[in-house]
Order: sequence, then C-alpha cells, then structure tokens
Amino acid sequence: MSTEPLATIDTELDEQITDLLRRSDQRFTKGRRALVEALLAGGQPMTIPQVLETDTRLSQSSAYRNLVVLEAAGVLTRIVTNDDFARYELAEHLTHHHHHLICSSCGDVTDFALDDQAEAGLDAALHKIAAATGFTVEAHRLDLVGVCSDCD
Amino acid sequence: MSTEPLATIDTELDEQITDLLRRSDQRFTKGRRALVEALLAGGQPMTIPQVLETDTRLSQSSAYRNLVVLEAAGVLTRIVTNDDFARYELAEHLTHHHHHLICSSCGDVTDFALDDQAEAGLDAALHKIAAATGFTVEAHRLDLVGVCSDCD
DNA sequence: AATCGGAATGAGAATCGTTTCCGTCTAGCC
DNA sequence: GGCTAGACGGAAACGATTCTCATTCCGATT
Repeated sequence: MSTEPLATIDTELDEQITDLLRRSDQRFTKGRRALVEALLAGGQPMTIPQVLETDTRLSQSSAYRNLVVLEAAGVLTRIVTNDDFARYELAEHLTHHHHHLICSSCGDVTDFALDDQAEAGLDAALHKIAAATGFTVEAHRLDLVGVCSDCD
Repeated sequence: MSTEPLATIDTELDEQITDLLRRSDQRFTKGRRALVEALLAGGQPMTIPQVLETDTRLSQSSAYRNLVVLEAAGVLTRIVTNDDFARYELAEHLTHHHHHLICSSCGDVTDFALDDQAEAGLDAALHKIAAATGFTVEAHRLDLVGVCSDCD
C-alpha cells in the first residue's frame, strides 16, 4: 500500500516497532507502516479521518483494525477527549513523556512537556496517592483544557 | 418523577443548582433533581446505565437529555475514559477540586485530591506552559490510570 | 380554580463513529 | 511455482447517544 512515505521511520524506530508487534505475533505490514508514517507526519495526535485524508491509499476498515493492533502492541496510544473522534499518537516509550493541550473549541490536541522539576514533584505526589489507595499505577495523564491560539 | 430521594440535596446546593440552571433558562425539575440525587448517592462518577439502575423511575432518553442540560449549565461534569460509557459527577465548583483514579480493568472511576503543595506546584508549572503556548486555560485534568484494589 | 403557552417528558427511531464479517488477496515459506 | 495463515477492503452490523414528536407537566395570568 505504501510507495512514497510521508515521513521517514528511521531504522531504530522501525526495529522497535517491529519488535513490539512481533511480541503480539503481528507483522509490521505496509498498511501499518503507512499509518505510523501518517501519524509521524502529522506531528500531533490525529483522528482517523485525518489519518485517512493524509494517506488516501488507506482503507477505513483496515485503518481502524490496524490502529487497534498497534495500540494493543504498545506502539500507539489512543486518546479520547470530549470530541467525537478518538485520536492516536506514538506511544510515549517510543518518543518521550508528555501531556496534552486540548482545545475545547476546535478539539485539536497538541503535546507539551512539563519541566523536570515539576514532573518529579507530580510523580512524588502521585506515588503517595497510589500507596494510600492500593491502586497500582500504570500511567498518569495530565491535560490542559482551554482555547488554543488559533481559536482565540 | 421523584418520591423518595436516594440522597438529600441540602438547601444550599439546591439553590446553587437552581441558580445555575436559571442562567441557562432551565428549570430544576423533578427528573433533573432525581439525576443529581442518584449521582450524590453514588459518591463517584457514574455511567448512564448505573444512574438508570439506581433510580428505575428515570427514562433513558430523558436521562441523556438532562445530563447534557445539567452539564451545559455547569452543574455536572462529563468524564470520558476508554470505557464505553461516559460518566458524570457534580461539577468541581459545587464540590472541590480533585482528580480521578481510572481502573483500566473494570473502568471504575474514583476521586482523589492532591495535597495543597503539590497542587500549587502543578498549577505554577501549568501557568508557565499556558503563557508559553498562548493557550487560554479553562481547566486542568489529572488522571491516574491503573488497576484498582478490587481488580488486583 | 380554569385556561393557555411553553418547556419537559418518554418511547421509539435515527445518527454516526466504530467494529465486525466475509470473500479476496498477499507475503512468506517449502 | 503452489500452499497457507494472515492481512486487506468493502459493506453490513453494532451501540452509545441524539433526535422526533405526541403527550404531559408546570407556572403564570386572569
């Protein structure tokens, strides 16, 4: 399905993804590669319609199916907001820990990172909570909800 | 629709809600009161099926409609997770600022609060981000995703 | 207290993002 | 080159939510 990549997946990333998929007995096929390329090219969490528009060679049913596969393998993360559409982006361990700015007007989601000190302080506070509640923490999610500069 | 309240809405809360609704040209009807009572009785964010089960006098269509009305008026907050159902709880300004523990196994959502110092540190860091990105912040959301003690 | 007007209600139909089916096609292997 | 398990794509199915519309309720007015 893929002839001219929208973004290049460097060798290291390629191997990481291939490996993650293999652990779920899945292959890194052309269609799946095209999805990852589209998401890389987008540079921010994207909805399925956005992905399909980016690469018109992709079929809807395969896109939905493969996004589920890629998420289950830990390659992608699914982001749900109050928007009508789910969004996907590369999993944090393939990029870096970050959070989301969610525009309540247009629905757009962009990334941001906290400075190390604030992140460390947050982590410490959350560990205390986890210990106190008997909750086994897998991840934390921090979103800023507001109006982006485009909508303002 | 309401005869025996599952939880009591004290006078102050009643007036606050009535006032919020009035600002949206809406009334605090029996059905809406029953919804708020069910949510109060639940003590944690609840899905629509849970609400309907709690108070079987409620009809599904009215529940959905009124939850939207109550959210638009600022009485309730809608919480979306990866779960199939949206959840609702009393808005923060009617209770207190808090965050959510989301169980990735059963989908349950419970509340927790950060200690004042951690919350203040987080706030400061977020204000910096907002200033740097030109984002007008309406709220921040912090979720802990993991496995609750029941599912463990 | 009877009436009128507009909003709220409830049962069911419609919507639409997402998931699943199912027949066809591929890629990898001998 | 054939074989076979898995991937693909178009279309049908699904399900949480929203819409429709006839009916009922509420509350203001006389």
